[in-house]
Parts: sequence; C-alpha cells; structure tokens
Amino acid sequence: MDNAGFATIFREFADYLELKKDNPFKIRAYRRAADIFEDLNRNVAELALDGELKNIQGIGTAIEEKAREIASSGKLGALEDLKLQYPPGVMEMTRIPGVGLKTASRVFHELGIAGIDQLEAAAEDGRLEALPGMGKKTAENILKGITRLRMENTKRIPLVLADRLSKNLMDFLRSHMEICAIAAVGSLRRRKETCGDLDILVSTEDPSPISGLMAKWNKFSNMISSGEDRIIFTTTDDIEVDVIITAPEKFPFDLFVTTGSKSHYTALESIACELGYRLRNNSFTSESGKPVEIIDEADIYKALKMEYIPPELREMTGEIEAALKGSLPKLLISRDIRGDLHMHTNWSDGTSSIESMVYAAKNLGYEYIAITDHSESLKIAKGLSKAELSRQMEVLERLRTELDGIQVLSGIELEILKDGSLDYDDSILSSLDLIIASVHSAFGQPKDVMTARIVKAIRSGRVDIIAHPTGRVLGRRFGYDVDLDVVIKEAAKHNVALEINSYPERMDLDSTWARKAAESGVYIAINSDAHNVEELKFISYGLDVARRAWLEQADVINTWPISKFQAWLSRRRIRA
DNA sequence: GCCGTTTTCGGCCCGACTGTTTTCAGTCG
Repeated sequence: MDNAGFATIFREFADYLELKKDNPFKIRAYRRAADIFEDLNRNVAELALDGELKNIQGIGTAIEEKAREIASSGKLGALEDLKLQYPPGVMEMTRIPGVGLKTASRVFHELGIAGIDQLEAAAEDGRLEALPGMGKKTAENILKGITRLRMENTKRIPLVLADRLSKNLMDFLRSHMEICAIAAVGSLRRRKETCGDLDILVSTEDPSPISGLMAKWNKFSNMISSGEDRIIFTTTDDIEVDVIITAPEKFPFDLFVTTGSKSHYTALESIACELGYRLRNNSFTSESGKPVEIIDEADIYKALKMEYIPPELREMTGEIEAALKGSLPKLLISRDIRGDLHMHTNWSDGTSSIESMVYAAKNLGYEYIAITDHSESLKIAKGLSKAELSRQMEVLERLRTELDGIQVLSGIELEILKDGSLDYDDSILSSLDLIIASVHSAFGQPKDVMTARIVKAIRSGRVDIIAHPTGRVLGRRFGYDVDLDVVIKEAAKHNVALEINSYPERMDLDSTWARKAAESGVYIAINSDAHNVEELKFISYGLDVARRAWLEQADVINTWPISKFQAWLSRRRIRA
C-alpha cells in the first residue's frame, strides 16, 4: 500500500471515531497522522514494519501499531468494526453541504436516520426541526444542500483521478498481455477538468484475454457489457470504464474518433463530405470507397486540408475555422514555463522548507520563482505575521547570495479582506517583489459585494496577480458568487494578471474564463500553488487549462524571460 | 492519541458564519 492509502484509512478511521463521539483530541491525532503520512517521502509500510514510525513527531505507539496492522493485512480491524456499526448511508450524509459528522451522528442515533433520502423525509415532515438545537432554518438549509448535492453529483471524475486510474489500468494491461498501442481517449485526452467516464483505446493482435483480464484488475467491480470490440465495467469507486479494442493498423484512426468531442467529429464529417470523402465511425474513404492512408492522426486533418488540431482544442469553439485558415494558436508546452509564482513553504501551511522548494524548482528548470506564503489574517494556514514576513525576506536575501541560476522573489499570497482591503499596509507591501491576492473568507457574500471586494483589490495599485479567481474546489464547492466579466474588465484596465491555479481540485480560472480573460487583454499566470516539493508538478494541470484556453506565450507572464517579467512587475512601482 | 516536562497528567491551531441560542454548537475553510 502506498502512503496515500495509509492516509485515507486513518482519515476514515478518524471520521468514524467522530461519529462515535470519541475524544476530539484522539481524532485530531489520527487526522494529523494521515497528513504526516501523505507528506512523508519514505514508505510508511516499510517504516511501520521496521518499527521506525514512532520516531516521527506526531506518531506514537498506538498509531504505529495500527500502521503495522495495515501494512501486513491491508486493513484496519478497528475501522472494519466501526463500519459494521454505522451503515454507509450515515457517512454519505456528510457530503451534504452544511451537514457534518456531528449532525450525521445525531440524526442516526436520535432519529435512526441512515441515509440522504431518509434525512430528506425527516427535514420535510418536521422530525428534524423537533430536535433540540435544530430549527426550521436548519431543516430548510439541509433540504437545499441535498438539492445542490444531487445537482453537482453527476459523478464527474476530477482529471487528476482519471489520470491516476487510467495509468494504473494501462500499466496493468501492458504487464499482463501483448499490447501494440494503448491510450486514454475521450475527455481525458482532451484534458477536460472532469471526465464523465474513463475511455481507454487499446490495440492488440490478440484481444481474447482482455475481458478475463479486466475482472482481475484490483479496481474492477462490475461487468456491464463485454463484447469483441468493447468492454464496459465499473470500478470499485463506481467509475465507468470503457475499453475500446481495435486492430493495430486501425489505431490512429480510432484514436481520432474516440477522442472526440462528438460535435468536433461531426463537423469534420461534413467537411470530409464536401471534399469528396466519406468519414464514418469505422472508416475514412474516398467516394469510390478506397481507404485513405492514415499513418497517424495528423494525416486525417491533412486530408481535410487543415492544420492538425491538438486534442485539447477539439471542442467546437472555433478550432476548425482557425485550422482551415492556418491560424491555430501555438499552444504552450511544459518547457515554456520559466517560473512558478505561487507556492507555500513550512513558514505557513506548506510542508517543505524554502531551500528545498527552491532547489526542486531549479531542478525543474525554472529560471525564477516566487515564495508566496499566506498573509497574517489567514490564521488557519499559519499566515505570516509582519515580523515573520520580514524575517522570511531576510532569509531569502541571504539565500540569494548562495544561489546560482535561479531568481527567488519575495512574495506573499495576500488576503483580500471582507471589505476588499488588503491584509498588510503599504510600507510592507512595497518592499515585496510580487503580490498575489486572493479570497479565503466570507465565501457567502452576495455577488455585488464579492465583485466589489475583488475589484477594490485590483484597483489598489498593490496587487500583481489575483489567485484562483473563483475559489471553486472541484467536487466540493462551487466558486463564490462573483461577476468575472467585471473582474476581467478591471484586471485589463489596471494591468493585473489573473491566475490559472494548477491545483488539481481548483483548476481556477477554468479554460473558458481564461480564454475570455486573455482575449480581453488580461495577462495570465499559470501557478502550481504547491504546498510541498512534489506539488510543483501540479503545474501540468494548469498547462492543460491554458492549452484548452488557446493561450500562447505572449499571454502568460511566467513564460516570459526574467527581464521581460521583471519589467512588467516594475509597472506597479511606477504607478504607485 | 501524542507530547513534554517545572515529566506520568494536562493541554492540544483559529475565526467567521449561521442558526440556535441567551452563551453555544456545528460547519467550513
């Protein structure tokens, strides 16, 4: 089991202990252990079996004992016992916004409610508001929460999860049978932020073992259908997987067809028709029926007399017209990123030191980075006091004298307070190299208030970048209510950049808004928002968004050479 | 459950917001 697996089990255990109303500090200890395991760069299983886990701050004998049990048996008996006491529906209820473990536990123990549907009934017929401490309003809010959950819960899979799962599946297939070519297709290949299901295209000379093999994959749950050229099943997480089987010579063509999008493909069908071809789901021929020779996907676009359209652009948002004219954007690739302008260290809520972040960034080939810990007001993330910030700036100053080949800017992720004012005063802000500002509080403000709040920060003349402009977290919460059209207009006017935050659960701005922003003349920064060295790699998800947003180097400030980037930064000082 | 010590027991991250209260509990970030 990998470290993330240990973290999941301990977190789940803590949740069940909370249902049981166990000692809150004990619960916190398990959650802390989960955090520690997740960030550990050594294998938890090995450490547990060697008896070395206890040496880590925060892990004692009880947790080491449990980790050892998990390492040798794959599960935790105490957790299995608790799961028998609470039906799965109880935990399910905590997914309703506004319902936490305490409420779930209460309604289960006091009303015998063990699922979302039962909770809905109790909120409607008045049983819920009859409980002490609950009222009409609470019942209403829970009903609203249930509606929202059902709306959101169309079960789309975040891209990062789809990546992990598809890689796991493809590795499994490769290691158990002869495969000519294999690829994730569909929305995953188009790098959409979420995927409805998982589509895998595989070509092989002998497809007969695939079906039987799939059932042996450790994530396999239920076979839905199993045919010669298509196998559909669900995983243990109830994700639908579609394995499409094709002959090796047909792989490039099927790669094109299964990548989609549907509407992109349909549009190409009619263009093919106009040019005297027949493009069908299973063939591409001339009018006389002679197959068009396709060595790779690009040959299809070539035959249709247009530029090759990368998968990320195949969404019918103007790509075909542009490809016909030869005016597709020159999309960014990872080498284009020269710096990362948003990252945290163990000075605030990150877990890696400044030095390790800097060296990791240098290893990624970056020419510059900014250290941007949280500012004072964000207590939960250990936001830096003014004194800590100046100490950090001194540390960075010293570090610069030892560094070669990478520029380290002193930055901050600055709280935009409830009323739109900024967390530090001008004297501090003017001493920083880079200021990114963001909202982490009072998410529930009405749209006009939230918009005015962000606009005020943009107009302050102090801010370089607005981070994660909508505040959404995929699968967990919608963004706050903000008029992005207004934000974009103001950002353009005041030359403030907007961020594509690459954190996989955020991907914020999304590609539609990022494209709109760039078209309105707003510069974009693609940042990792890393909280440890590993997470610097998240930048690839921001790149996915940027590619889907048609962005080019000119649009993205951290693809610029340091001199150009610094010239842009200095505009703030001139104006201030 | 973990830690630390002026050490074997007492303390352990915060703050806003909401709805229920009349002094607090639950949720969320």
